[in-house]
Formats: sequence, structure tokens, C-alpha cells
Amino acid sequence: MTATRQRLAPAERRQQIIDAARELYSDRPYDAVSTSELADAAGVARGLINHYFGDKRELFLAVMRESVLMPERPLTGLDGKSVEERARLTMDWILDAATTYGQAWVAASGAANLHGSSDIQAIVDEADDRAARLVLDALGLPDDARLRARLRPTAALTKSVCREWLQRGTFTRVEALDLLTASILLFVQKDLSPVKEDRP
Amino acid sequence: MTATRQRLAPAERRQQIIDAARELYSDRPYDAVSTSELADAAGVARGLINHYFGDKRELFLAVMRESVLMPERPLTGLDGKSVEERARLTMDWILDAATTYGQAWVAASGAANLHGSSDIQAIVDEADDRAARLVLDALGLPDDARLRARLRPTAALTKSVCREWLQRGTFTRVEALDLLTASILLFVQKDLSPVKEDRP
DNA sequence: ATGCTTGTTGACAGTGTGCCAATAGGCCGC
DNA sequence: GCGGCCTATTGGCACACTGTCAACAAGCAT
Repeated sequence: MTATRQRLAPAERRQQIIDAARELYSDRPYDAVSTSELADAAGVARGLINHYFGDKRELFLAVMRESVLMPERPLTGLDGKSVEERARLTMDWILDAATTYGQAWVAASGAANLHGSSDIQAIVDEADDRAARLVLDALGLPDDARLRARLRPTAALTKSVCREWLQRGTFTRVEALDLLTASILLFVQKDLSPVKEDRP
Repeated sequence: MTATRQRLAPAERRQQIIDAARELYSDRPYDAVSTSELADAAGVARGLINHYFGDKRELFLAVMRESVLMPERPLTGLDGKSVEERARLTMDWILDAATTYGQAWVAASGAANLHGSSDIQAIVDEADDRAARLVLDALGLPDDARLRARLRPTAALTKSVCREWLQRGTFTRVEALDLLTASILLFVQKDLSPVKEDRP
């Protein structure tokens, strides 16, 4: 009945396993999912997981890496606008992306590795950095290392606000948009006048 | 040589196990630490962990619960000040707390349960809610549910900024303080004029 | 001292994980 | 269309880990 044994291109099989794993991990914590389950869900022998990912944890990290990334920016068209307008449009697009794609992305704001395991932290950091780059580009600002650093924390803020809005309903969409837009501007703006000290 | 068997008050033994566990978890991920190690580190038989926490995971969550909480607010003295001044002083105190206490607290901004396991998420949420309450109190604002919700996301922002500042050095302390103060004010301020729509 | 309460232990059974040699799918040249 | 090779895939082995439970003893009360 079931096709006996199917030989796939490595990249394809790898992806298939990741997809099945994401499904399982989407409603059960890491250690509550056994490799046997993962293998079954992917329709594959247990050993193959180790063959492709070496480790159970490594498969998990692969799933994370995919889930955390924001969709590529199809954000175009608006060139003559001011920075304020661009910021608002960008955040508007991000909010849209959050509703459709970002189930997992939004969830990535919580806490994870309070503990050493900086694996996960590194993955999220990388994703936040990309997001910062995306926003900078959309604002028409240079891809400066300092500016990126300045913008990175707003990724955490954005995710947290989206969670309040989507999962708890304590924000309206407009409120979220207003606050995030203002925040983004605040964080890039401060940097543009770095020589502003109050104390003598 | 080693004291044969020592009988402790439940609360005391429990705490001892948690402390030992935190140490281990501080530089190794959850699944890389075995219960045997946890037991050894605490100088205790393996079975006792299950006796006190039932589950390996439950011990882990207990460690999280402790690590995520901010120190109680010894923030007093400034009553006649304006909201702006209060905000700045509050954030200043939080930055101090982050340097001394908050090793783990700061790290709690990463990613957690991309996966279902909302256990951890719930713990962090609770901690953020407390932090929001603390800030509201310091600002002299009412402990409104709406205001708390509005302030909660700034906890994620604060942690992220602290991480940039402390671990990467991409922020100066003053910059962090300025930005966070402004952000806090932004998030509570918007709410004070909730009837502010641009569109007809 | 002696008994009782209960914190603490050690072993047992079941399950999950990583590893590796054996198997077979499918593309190649012939 | 047929045989052969490359390698994706499998299944089982050995080991480690986890949760449970009945037996044990530390310290208090009488």
C-alpha cells in the first residue's frame, strides 16, 4: 500500500523533515516530542534524522531558524515620501505580515534560554538584525552598524506589541501602528544628533 | 567523610536544589543537563528531584520563575516630581538593577517557545506584568489594566536595550536611559488621549 | 530510650537517543 | 533493456536517561 521506500534529493527530504517537525513543535515543547514521533510524522526512519541533522537538538534549531525569519520585503513604490511617512508604511506592512505569516515570529518574543544555551538566542538575534536592516532600507537610511544596533531592540518591542494586539486584544491595530511608528522614529532619531548631552 | 544523610526542611532542600540547578542551567541548555547531574550538584539522590518537583521540566520552570523576577522596588523618596522626572529616575534604577541582579533577567528577552510550550511564555509574561505594575506605581499612575497592557511591551524593549548595552556595548548608558525614558513616556502618554483619530 | 513521622535513598522497568553496518532506490554507461 | 555503482535509507544494537516505588533512617516527641 504505502510506497515501500522512496529516495529523495537530500535538500527535499531535509525540508520535509523540518516541515513535519515544525508541525509537532507548534503545540508541544521540545522535550515532549520524541525523535520517533518526528520520524513518523515525516514518514521516515528514525535514523535518518540523525543522518541529516546529527542531533535532535540540531533539527529543532533548524526549525527555529526558519520560523523566526520575516518574509522578504515586497515593500516598494514609495520613494518621495518623508521618513515619517515611510516609517508608518513600513510598520503597517510589518503588522500585516504578523497577522498572516508571523504566528511563530510573534511568539519569538518570550523567553528561552535564560540559561547558557545561546544557540536559540543567536538565531533570534540574527533574525532581529535582518529585520533592522529591512527597516533601515525602507526608511532610506544607510545600513550603518550603529543604526542597526539602535534599531535591533525595536524588533523585540514590535513582537511584544503584536502579541498584545493579536493574542490578547489589548491593543487596537491603529494603536499598535501609532506606537510602533513613533518608537521606530524615536530610536533612529536620537542617533542623528549624538552630541546632545544635558550635563556640563 | 561526607555527612551520611542529612534531613532538611522541605522548603530549604527545595531551594538548595533550585540553586544548584540554576548554576548548571546557566551555561548549558535544558536538555543537555541530566537529572543525575542536577542531583549530584545538589548533593542529593536523583529520586528526590522527582519527589519535590515531580518532573524534570517542573524543576526547570521553578528555576525560570526565580530568575525572571526583578528585585523588589526600593525606589522611594521622590513625590513632588513630574511624570517625566519620575520616568527617568525609574528607568535609571532599572538600569542599575540590570547591571547587578539582572544577568538572567536581561537574557530573558531572546526567544523561547517558538513552540507550543507556553509554560515559559507564561512565566515571562507574569514577570513583565509585575514590572509594568512597578513602573506604573513609580510614575504615580493608577494600576489600570489598560495601562498595564500598554506598558508590558516596554519590558521586552528594556531587556533588549540592556542586552545591547551590557553584552554588546553598542549603547552607552546615557543613550539607553534617554531612549527608554522617552519610550515609556510615549507608551503611557498615548493612552491619555485615546480619542485621537486622524481619519474622519 | 523507643516509636513514629516523613525526608531520603537505591534499584527497577520502560523509553528515548545516537551509532553503524546492511539494504535497496534510481541514475549511469553499455 | 540490463547490470553496476553511488548513496539515500533502513533497522537493530548498546547505552543513557527518566519516573516510580517500596524500603530506609534522621530527628522529634513522649
